[in-house]
Amino acid sequence: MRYWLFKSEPSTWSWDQQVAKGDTGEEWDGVRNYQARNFMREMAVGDRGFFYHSQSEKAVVGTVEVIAEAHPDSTTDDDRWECVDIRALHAAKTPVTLDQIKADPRLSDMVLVKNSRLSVQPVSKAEWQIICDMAGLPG
DNA sequence: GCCAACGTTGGC
DNA sequence: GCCAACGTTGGC
Repeated sequence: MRYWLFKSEPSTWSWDQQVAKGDTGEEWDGVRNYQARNFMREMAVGDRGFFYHSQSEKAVVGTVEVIAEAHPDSTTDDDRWECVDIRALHAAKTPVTLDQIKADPRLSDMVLVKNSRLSVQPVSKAEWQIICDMAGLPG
């Protein structure tokens, strides 16, 4: 199983909206970046990811599970763009902020720190465990 | 609201 | 195929 991070502006698509979709989940659509798309193509059903709020909140707020592999993005006719489907798993007891992540030397290599603009990114297993511990999330 | 960083586009 | 211009993102 691999680990990822999905970034969204809460004003566009929030954790609460994702939770409201329940086990049906929702497309992670709207990605128009090749790197992010390529990571989605690597995803397998059952992979886990963090749900991160950018902009005002800047924090990991929960975990999600990939429930469908990459398929064409229904929000565009451009066949270059694909997306996976994800469903909410667990809400963080304590959201882990970008400040906390930056303050932890064990997390200094995270893509979130190094390339803040990438909206879909891989997370190492070690990083996953550290942030789950900080958030009060089941690993 | 600003600006730096970065990705994409299009002209050559 | 290069590179300048432009648009977008996201942290501050």
